[in-house]
Amino acid sequence: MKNTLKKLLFQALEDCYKQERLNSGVVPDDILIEVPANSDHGDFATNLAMTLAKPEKKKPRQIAEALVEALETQNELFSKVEIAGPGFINFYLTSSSWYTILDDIQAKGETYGLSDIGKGKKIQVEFVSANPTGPLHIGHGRGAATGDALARLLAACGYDVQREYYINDAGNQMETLGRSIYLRCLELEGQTVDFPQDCYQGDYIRDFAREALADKGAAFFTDNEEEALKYCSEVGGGKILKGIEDDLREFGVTFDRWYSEKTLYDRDEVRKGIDFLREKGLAYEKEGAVWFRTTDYGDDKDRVLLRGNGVTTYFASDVAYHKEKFDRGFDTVIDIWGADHHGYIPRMKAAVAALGRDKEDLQVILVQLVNLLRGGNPVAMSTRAGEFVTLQEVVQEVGRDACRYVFLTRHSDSKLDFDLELAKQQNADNPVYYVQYAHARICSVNRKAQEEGLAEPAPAEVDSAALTLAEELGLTKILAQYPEMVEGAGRAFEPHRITIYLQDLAARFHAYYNRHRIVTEDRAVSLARLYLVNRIKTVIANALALLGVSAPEKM
RNA sequence: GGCCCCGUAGCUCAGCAGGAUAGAGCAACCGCCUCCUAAGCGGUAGGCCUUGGGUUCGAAUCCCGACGGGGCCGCCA
Repeated sequence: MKNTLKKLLFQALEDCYKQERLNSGVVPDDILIEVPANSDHGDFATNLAMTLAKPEKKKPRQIAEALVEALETQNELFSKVEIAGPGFINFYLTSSSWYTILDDIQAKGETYGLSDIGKGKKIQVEFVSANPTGPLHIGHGRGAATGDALARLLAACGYDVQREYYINDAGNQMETLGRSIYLRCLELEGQTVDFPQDCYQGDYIRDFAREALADKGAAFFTDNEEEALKYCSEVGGGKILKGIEDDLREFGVTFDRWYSEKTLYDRDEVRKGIDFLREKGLAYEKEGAVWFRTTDYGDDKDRVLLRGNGVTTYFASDVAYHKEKFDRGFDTVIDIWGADHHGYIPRMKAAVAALGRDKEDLQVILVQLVNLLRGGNPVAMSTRAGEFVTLQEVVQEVGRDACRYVFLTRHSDSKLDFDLELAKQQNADNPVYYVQYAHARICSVNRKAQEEGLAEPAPAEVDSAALTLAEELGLTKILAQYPEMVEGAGRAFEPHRITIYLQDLAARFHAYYNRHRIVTEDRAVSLARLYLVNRIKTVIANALALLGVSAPEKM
């Protein structure tokens, strides 16, 4: 709808220049068309005349008049076009032109809202990527929901999306994990063990120790420390990773690829990455370590790649990893990180620039902390002490849909309060049920209609003139906005916009439903309303699908 | 000290790549089920968009500076 308006305006502008009603000859790259906040100002408005005021050296209203005169004769789309305020041009569309949207939705069905703004570009979303040293907690859940919804959103926008989980299975945290399990084994065997603070404290470590003892027997652990440590590290890490994968699957999140950091070392990619930087003169030695001159690319200080003790840093493998990502042909790489890693962005962008890419080819999305509450009171959480609420527990308690939805109600860059009691409530206070309920209600209306002998009508059976209510037109306008909303959310990498939209759509539907009957005595009205209401159903279902949330037929 | 995020109704937050009279939910108060699902709806009330400048026809939105809150600054991951 906006695009047709733009075309008409460009045409009108050209005509004005031809007729010399305007003479600056300035043609903007784009024309802003917006939906006015106040419906008295029409369905759409443009500020075109105001932006031309300066080059044209005329009053905005004067320019607007010229434009409108060039335009008005052309189309019966409009019921009215007027100039208002400082020089806005307001467009009022006829109801019947709005209602054509319903046929569009009906024809497209599940594909309504898809676009090709991504032009098939290869884009990777890397998310969660938690170390396999313990179960996922609630904070990872937010990253998972955000990354998953973003991947779905980008796919809907016509990108070729790949979702990836990076497994940090190479650093010394894996050794720490092994030692933690090993020590618990000894403890279970009755030895007195001084369990260090920097070991993993959680109960799950004891569980693994028990399993390990059962599998290998006590002697294996008491006789050969080195072998036992290796075993604990590898087997423990493997089990934890398996658990993470299971938890994520249960949460509705899957990956195209699980990428092991260790394989980068196995293929010597980390060393090659350092050499690459050396060859480009971007790495140097100082105080026994090898540094990457990230300050050349705007970082505050240079960063160590290879430590004095000969061990590479996490950053070094990250450079190699990102090099490898781009080598795989991605046009854009998105990393989703916890906000506490934000200080890492400049050096990572520096690495991307050093690889010869545009810094913008790497997009980092930060996900802020989640405050877990129960009935308004904070739930104590400390990873260090091993006391944390796992994602699995939360999903089991509140349900997958509610959990995902809550995570996606806020911009990822603002902190989120997650109240378990609230997320469990099955009423209007809980936005996910509010929206799902709208969908279920429509399904229920369909069942009722069927009982009355009314099948869901085909487009030809519908006379949109039977839709005479302001609510019906309002709802249709919101449905018409859906594709633009999806595009905007995709462009901004902001999946939370979908939940905001859904909230609005559901609210309008509930209000409509409450005031008016869909299935009435009047057959024409009933069919038209059924038709409208089922388009709402389609859009709700499509939007929920982008969030990975189900659209139930019954509740 | 340097950097990042946040500051909008009592509370939690939207505000769509600058627009006309700033929105929603919760909490508060008052109402609505012989009727397609009350997991719902209607109404009342609630604001100096932290603050001072700047950019412009026009700023909650963009820029600079204060103030307040949070976070990050390792040869850890």
